[in-house]
Amino acid sequence: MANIRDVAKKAGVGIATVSRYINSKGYVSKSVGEKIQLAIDELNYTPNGLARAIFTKSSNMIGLIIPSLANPFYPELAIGIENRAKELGYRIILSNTEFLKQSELDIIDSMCRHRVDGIIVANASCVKEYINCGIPVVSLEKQISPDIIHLSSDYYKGGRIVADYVLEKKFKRILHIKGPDNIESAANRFLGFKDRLSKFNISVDIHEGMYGEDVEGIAEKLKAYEFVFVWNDDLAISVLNECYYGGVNIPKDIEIIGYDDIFYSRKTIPTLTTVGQSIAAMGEKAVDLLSEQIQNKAPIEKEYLFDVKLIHRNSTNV
Amino acid sequence: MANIRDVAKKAGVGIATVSRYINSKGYVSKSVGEKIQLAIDELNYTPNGLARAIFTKSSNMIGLIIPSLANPFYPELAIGIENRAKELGYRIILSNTEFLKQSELDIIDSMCRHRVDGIIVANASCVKEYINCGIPVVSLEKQISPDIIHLSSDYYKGGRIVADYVLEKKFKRILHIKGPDNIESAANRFLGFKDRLSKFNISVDIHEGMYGEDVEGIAEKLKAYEFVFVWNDDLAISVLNECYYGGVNIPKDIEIIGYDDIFYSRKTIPTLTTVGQSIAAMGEKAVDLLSEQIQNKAPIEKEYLFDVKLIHRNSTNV
DNA sequence: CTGAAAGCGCTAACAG
DNA sequence: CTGTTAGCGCTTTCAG
Repeated sequence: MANIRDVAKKAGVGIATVSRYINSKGYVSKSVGEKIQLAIDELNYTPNGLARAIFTKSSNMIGLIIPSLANPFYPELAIGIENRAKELGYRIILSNTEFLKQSELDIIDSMCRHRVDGIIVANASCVKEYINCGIPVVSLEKQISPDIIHLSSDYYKGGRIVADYVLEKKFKRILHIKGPDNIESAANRFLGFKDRLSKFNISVDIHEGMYGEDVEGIAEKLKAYEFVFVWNDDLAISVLNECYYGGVNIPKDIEIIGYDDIFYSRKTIPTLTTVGQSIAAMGEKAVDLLSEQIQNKAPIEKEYLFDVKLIHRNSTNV
Repeated sequence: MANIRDVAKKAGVGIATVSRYINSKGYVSKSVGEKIQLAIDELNYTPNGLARAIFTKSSNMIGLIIPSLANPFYPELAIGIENRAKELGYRIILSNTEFLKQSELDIIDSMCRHRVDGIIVANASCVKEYINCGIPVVSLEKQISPDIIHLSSDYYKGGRIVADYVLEKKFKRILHIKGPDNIESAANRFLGFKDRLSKFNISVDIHEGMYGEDVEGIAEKLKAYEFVFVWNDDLAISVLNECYYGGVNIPKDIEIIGYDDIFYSRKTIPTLTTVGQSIAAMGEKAVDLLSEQIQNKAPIEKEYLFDVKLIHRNSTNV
């Protein structure tokens, strides 16, 4: 692969001139410019961004760390992030941790080595590694430290508005299918839900340990309830399916509300009532904030809570 | 950020020794090693992978170009790719083209500049840019050139086995909801379907121009048919929903078959009969083949057709 | 306007 | 075993 020296030689000019020409920096006379372009074309030359990065100390790459690609929430987030990043001239390095801490550690290390300009992490489980890595970090869904910018949907409020709905409908037999304890965002949505209901002395049963695909038997259990709040849409969609085949009619027998407003929650049968905010918008904002940090225009505000609302669809009776 | 020279100075050793220590290459005495490690820790030193890459001519990054993240097929593909890449020590740079050729052009250019070791592209629309970029490429879903390794599911056969099912059930009023013409893989699945049915003088109506979300009105149209083959699962899932709310019962009024076997096709109501193969396995194989090329163990075989099968679920009556 | 030269952080001969 | 040295490909003063 040709380098800048080859181009310079072929064009019969100095290496610095080629550099100036490529980067449209400083003056290069028209005639010299043409000669250089010719040489570039003939040699099929592409500037080496790594060499450039090593000098400018800017790789134009953003690391994106997410726990999983299997829950569509994260691809949707990635859409917002990637699009905005592209607009700002950044490239995305994507890695998923599979919710494994060791994996996250490795990824952080690798990204630091690759000298990404900044990192966006969703549902982080590491802490000090982000604090000490020496590059700007924006955290989604979880507050890592007071110094690290953090955006998330208002989980607590999200839980609360579901509770409000429950109160309005005067449900008594209520179940919450709970997310993993170590996921802060999951815990918070439950907290908001429970706190609110407690105020009115309404108790909630909890179904634990069912986070992913395996929803077998849940239909049977649901027969005892009027309402179920599932910690995320991805799981709620599985529950919907299980109910259908388990002879539980939604929303007649039991109403169900999810959380996230992922794309498919609009396409389920029945369509899924859920707590949502614009996932993509959050991703975009994350990139903006990261970009500001990278340029040392560090925003003073470190906490960004995105408002949520209950999106009524057909898994509840309005 | 500290560099290797800082470490060497602090440890009171030579720069090469540090390099050897970091990369566990060549001999470094235990005592010297300890001193170096100490310096590394104190300085919070991370080796600069870019500088390393520029020398070794290997960035350990693989570019992944997909048309979209919105169709879950691609995230599922990315899962397989990312996991295998991680095992082999590669990092993924992900970009989606939004099906825009110009976007794809920009991405290729950017990835070349970043000196990725290789590119995996799904549903490519560029051709010569891949041929001329001078780095290994593996193409998914589309044959770019005879020289570029190409993996895809056997679309033609996929279409054929759907046709076989239609023949078996003796359907007469048949609709195909067709993908975009410029997507080869979409065209092929239809071709296999149509060719087979033609042999038995069975004709197929085609619904064109409905590729994405907007399925409004399709339920009404479907009332005239016994069977519909939808070009991919993502769209089929929308159709399912539209039928439900449009008063068309599946599979009683009309049977429906999709293509891809994405994750959610197992969770729809009814669950979706579809043509599938292991998406993740295809992604993994792509990485393996790319990796071999990167190491100049270029595989002789350039074409990899993945077998498909009809996965019977409840959107058809077995 | 243009080019020579120094240096970014790292690796790998090659002598000691 | 270890350090010196010469690059890798690029950018950027700084004289011409």
